[in-house]
Amino acid sequence: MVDASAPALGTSRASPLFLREPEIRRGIELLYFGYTNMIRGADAILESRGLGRAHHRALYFIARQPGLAVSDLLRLLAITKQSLSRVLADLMSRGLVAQQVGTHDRRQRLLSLTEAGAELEGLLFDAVRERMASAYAQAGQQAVGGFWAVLVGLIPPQDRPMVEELDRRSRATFAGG
Amino acid sequence: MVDASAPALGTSRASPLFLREPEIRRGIELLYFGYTNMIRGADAILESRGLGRAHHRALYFIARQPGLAVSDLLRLLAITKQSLSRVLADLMSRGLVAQQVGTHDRRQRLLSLTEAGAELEGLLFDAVRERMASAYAQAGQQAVGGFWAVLVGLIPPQDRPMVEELDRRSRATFAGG
DNA sequence: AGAATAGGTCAATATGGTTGACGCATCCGC
DNA sequence: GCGGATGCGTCAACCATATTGACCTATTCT
Repeated sequence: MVDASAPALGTSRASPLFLREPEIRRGIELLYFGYTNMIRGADAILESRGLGRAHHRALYFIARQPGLAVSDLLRLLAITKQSLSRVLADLMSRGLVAQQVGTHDRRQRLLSLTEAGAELEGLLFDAVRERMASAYAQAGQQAVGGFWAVLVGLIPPQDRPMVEELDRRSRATFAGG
Repeated sequence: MVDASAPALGTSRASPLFLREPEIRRGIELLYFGYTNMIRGADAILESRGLGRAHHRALYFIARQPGLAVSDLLRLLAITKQSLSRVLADLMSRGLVAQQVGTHDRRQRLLSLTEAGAELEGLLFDAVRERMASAYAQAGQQAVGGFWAVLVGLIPPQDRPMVEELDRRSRATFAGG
């Protein structure tokens, strides 16, 4: 049983203060509330279209990596293909997402947004961006670096290349294109 | 439609670099993956007990604010009472959570963990703490401050007192008790 | 040729959320 | 003290999103 007045389990007496239980709990709670409020930003738009958060996640990553294969999207979302297939079928039947047979590997189905899909994703992104930009601006540039650093540390090392790849592409786009 | 090569919508030419689209998208993605991986830490324990994440959230906040009323928990979780009642009924039937009639207001049901509930919450907390502490340690103390600052900025101002109250209590406990 | 891979689909099930409508006990203001 | 408001519980129907397991086709790799 955990006694809140005792040193946290697994931390030695020499642990820095910022690794003690109140600081850990604060991180857990802020991450929970921060994440929750970030995604709430797009809910009204989704609801007006009869879509859910699962559709949003798919739209987001397809927008982020146009031409990605279904298997890539499955790795990003970490769900089963049966679960994704329903979402993807919805999005395609509404003309928001298009498929194209892979060039190198004709078994692949490369996903991209249609014009209507890009428009919707833009609306959804704006809603989320508004909140994130406000949080960034309130906290300041240096805080943003710390925000990223802690979150990267939460991602299992083997998954980091996948996440960093998203970023690498967008920076190339914005710098060069 | 959103053109990734144009300045982001809603940002003026004078916006700081850290508010531009790639930086915003990086924040969205790291928050998504960071949150996801944090909560995954407890899933194995929950599954072995036949509980879900909703039970975990309830246990967490009851552990954090022993004696809180059902309405307080509803505000923290931001779900309907019908949804919470199923979870709470589960936890009480398993002897993990106990209710006590409110002292000042006898309509209230004040929630607390039983000994078994506290033991389970301790196990779950340890699983999550392990990941959070590792992320903190990798990023460093200064980064943790930035992490908190951005996340606080994501929480609507009217909800911040609720979140800060959680923290205030635990710091009092650790400092004085 | 045969195994492995990418993708799709059918079916059953679980979790956790919603709205809406009630009922009961208790508290508060007049 | 009465009446409305509040705190909590509950029944019912429904919805969104996830799961496991089985099986299929097309394509690629060895």
